[in-house]
Amino acid sequence: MPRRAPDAATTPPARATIGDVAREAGVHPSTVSRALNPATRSMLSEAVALRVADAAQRLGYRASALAAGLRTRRSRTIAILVPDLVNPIFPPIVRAAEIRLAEAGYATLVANTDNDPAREEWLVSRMAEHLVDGLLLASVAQGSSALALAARFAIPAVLVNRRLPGSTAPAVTNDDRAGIALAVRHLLDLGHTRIGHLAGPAGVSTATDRRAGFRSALRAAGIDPATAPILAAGAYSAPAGLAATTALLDAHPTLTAIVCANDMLCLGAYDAIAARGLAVGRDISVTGFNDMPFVDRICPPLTTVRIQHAEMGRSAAEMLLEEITRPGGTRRDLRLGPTLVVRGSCAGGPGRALGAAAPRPPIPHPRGA
Amino acid sequence: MPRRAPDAATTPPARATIGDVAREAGVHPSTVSRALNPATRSMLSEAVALRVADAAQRLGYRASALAAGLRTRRSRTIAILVPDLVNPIFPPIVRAAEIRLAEAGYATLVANTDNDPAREEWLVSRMAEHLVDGLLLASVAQGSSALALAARFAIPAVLVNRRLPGSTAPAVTNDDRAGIALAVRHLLDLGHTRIGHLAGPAGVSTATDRRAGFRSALRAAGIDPATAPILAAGAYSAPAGLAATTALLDAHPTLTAIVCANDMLCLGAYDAIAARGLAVGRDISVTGFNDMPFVDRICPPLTTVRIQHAEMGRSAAEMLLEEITRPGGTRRDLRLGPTLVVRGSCAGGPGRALGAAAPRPPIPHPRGA
DNA sequence: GCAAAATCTGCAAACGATTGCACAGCCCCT
DNA sequence: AGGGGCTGTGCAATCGTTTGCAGATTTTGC
Repeated sequence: MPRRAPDAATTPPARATIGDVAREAGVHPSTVSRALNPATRSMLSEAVALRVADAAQRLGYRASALAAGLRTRRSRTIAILVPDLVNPIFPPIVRAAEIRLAEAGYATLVANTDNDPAREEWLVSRMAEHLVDGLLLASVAQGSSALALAARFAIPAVLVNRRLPGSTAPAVTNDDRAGIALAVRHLLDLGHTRIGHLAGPAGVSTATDRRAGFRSALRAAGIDPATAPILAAGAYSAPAGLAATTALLDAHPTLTAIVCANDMLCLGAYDAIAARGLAVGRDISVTGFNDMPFVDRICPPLTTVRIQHAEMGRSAAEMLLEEITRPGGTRRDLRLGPTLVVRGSCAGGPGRALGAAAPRPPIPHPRGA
Repeated sequence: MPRRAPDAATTPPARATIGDVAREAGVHPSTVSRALNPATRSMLSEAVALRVADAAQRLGYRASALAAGLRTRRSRTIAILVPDLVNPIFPPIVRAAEIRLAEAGYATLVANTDNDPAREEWLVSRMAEHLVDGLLLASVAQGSSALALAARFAIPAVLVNRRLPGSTAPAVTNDDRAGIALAVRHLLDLGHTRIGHLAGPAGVSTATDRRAGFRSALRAAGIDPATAPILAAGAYSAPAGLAATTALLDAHPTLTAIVCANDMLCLGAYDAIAARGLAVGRDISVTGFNDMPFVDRICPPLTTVRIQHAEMGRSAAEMLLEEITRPGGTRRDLRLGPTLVVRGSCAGGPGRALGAAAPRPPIPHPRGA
C-alpha cells in the first residue's frame, strides 16, 4: 500500500519523494531522477520527460538534497568563513561571491570565526560533515589550521582578502603594499615627514603586508624607515585602534600623520586624537584602508585606500568554482589593484601648513551621548 | 576485504565511516552510533563506549551529517534570511542568533533575499531541500509567501525585526510605534511643530508601524496628524532617502524636522539637505531609527532610536529552538522596547531657536570625492 | 540453583536519491 | 528475413547513518 493515496483530498502531510512522483507519472523512480536532472534529461524521450516534470510539479516535489548528496558525495553548498560579519568590509565581499555561486547553482553558508582559531577549526569540521563542496576563507591567519583541515577532508578552498604566506592555496587579495604606498605618497606630497603607522594585529597577512609596504614606500621616497614609528594594534577594531593610537602619540608627540592599516583602526584613532583635544586633519592627518561603507560619512570623511570588494568576492567565487571542477588546476594568486580616495582627513603637513593647495581643514563635531 | 587496511601507512585518502570505526573497535556499527551519540551512550557499558570513542579519535572519524540527516530527517541546521546583509543592522542580529543557536548545536546558514520575493521563495525551497530544522526570517514583507512555504514544508519559522500582521507565526520585533513616539516627543520638546515623516517602503511592517506611530504621537500631543506631511521612500536605502527627502522638502519647504523610518534613509536625507545648502541640525533636524553601527560617527552624529539588536537575535533564536522542540507550543509575539539616543542631528525648533537649552548647532563638513 | 528481570550488543531495515548495467523494442541495412 | 546497432526505460546496488527489535549475557530474587 502506498504511503499516501495520490488522490488524497487533504493537504499533503509529508513531502513527496521520488517514488511518489514515479507512481504519479507511471514510470520508474530512476526515470524520474533522470528526467529532473538537466544533465540526463536528454536520455529520455520528450514525452516521458514532460510527463514526469508535470507529475513533479503537481505533487510539489522537491528533491532531498541530503539523499542526493549522500549518493553523489556533493552538497551543492559552499561555505564562507569570515572573521567578523559586523565589520562592514565583509558583507559586500560575501554578497558578490554569493551571487556568482548562486549562478552556478550553489547555496552559500556564511559563518563567523570571531578570529578564534579554535572556532574556525570547529566550523571547518562542521562544514566537512555537511559535505560542503568548497570553502571560501576570509579568516585565515598565521597558524590557522583551516587549510590543513580542508586539505585533509579534500575540500577545495580559496583564500579571500587575507593570504597565508607559506601556503599554495589559491587566493584573491588586495595588493596591500601598493595600497599603503598610495597613502604614504599622498601624505608625503602634502608635506608630511613625521608619519607613523598604526599596524594591524600580528599573524594576519594584511597587517604584515601593509606594514612592509609602509616601510618600503618611505624608503622609496628617500626616508629612513627606521625613523618612522610603527605600532601594532591588538585587533582590527575601533577600541584597539584607540588604545594603540594613544600609545603611539604618547611615545611620538610630534607625529603629524598616521597611516592606519584598516578603517576600523581609524575610528579608534579619531577618538584618540579627539581625546587629546586635537582635530583630525588639521592637527593630525589620518589615512585608512578598505574604504568600507560609511567612512565617507564620518567626521571628517576618511581619506582611505579603496579596495575592490565586489570584484574580490566575485573572482574568489570564480576561482573556487574552477578549483572544484579541476582540482589543483590553476593555482592562482590574484592581487587586486587598490586606489586612493581622497576625502577630508588629511591636511597639509608642517612644511606647507598654510599652502593654498592644502584641503580645507575639517572642523570636528562634538559627538553626543 | 575492507575498503582500506586499518594499518595503512599512507595518509587516509577517504574519510572514515562508521563501519571503519566499528572494525577498529571490534564492535558493530550500531554500537558505534550509540557510543558517539550523547543521548544513547548510557545504553552501553563504560568500557565499550570508551573503546569506541578511542577508535573514532584515532581514525579522525566525523559522522556524515548527510547520512544522519537522511535517517533522522533533521539536519541540525538553521537558516537565517535577511533582506540585505550590507545593511549594518542585520549582522549584529545574525551574530547574536548564531551564538545562541551554536550553543544548542545548530549550524547557521545566512542568505540574502535582496528584498526580492521570488528570491526569498527560491531560498526557502532550497532550505527545505537541505532539510533545515528551522527558519529565522528577517525579510518578510506583505505578500511574502515564505511563511506559507515554510508551513507547507513543516519547517518551524520565527520572524525577526519585521512582523507580518495577518500571520500567527512567532515573532520578535521592536515596539516600532513606541520608538517613533520617542523621536517625535523629542522634537516637540525642542520646539518643532512642522515635522515631516520619511516613511519606509510599502508592505514592510516596520514602515507601517512607524508611520502609524508617527501619527498617533502627534495626535497625543494635540497636533492634527493630517497637517504633518508623510512621504514613503521606495526602499530602506540612502539613495531612496535622498530622492524622497528632496521631494518632501520641495512640497513642504517650511519643514523644520524630519522623522525618518530608518537610519539608512537618514543618510539620504543628510545628502538632500546638504544639496539645498542647508545644515542638518541647525536648519533641519533629523531623527533616525535603529542606531545602526557608525551613525554615531557621521556628521553630525545622528539622534536615533536605539533598538536591542543583540537581544532581538538572541531571543528569536530562543523562540525558534522552543518552536522546534514543541511546535506550536507558545506562539509569542515579543516586542522589544526601544530607547532614544540623543546626538547632534536635532536642534531647537523655530519657537526657541536661540534658546540656551538648544544643543550646539553642528557644522557640516564638506564631503570629499 | 533456577527462572525472571535487567543489561548490553548485534541484526537488518529503513531514509531518498543516483547510476552502471541489462534488456526490450525499433529501425535499418544487406 | 534476420542480425546488429540505437534508444529509451527498468532493475538493483549503493551512499553512511539511525533505531526497533531480538538475542545473548549477566544480575537479581526467591
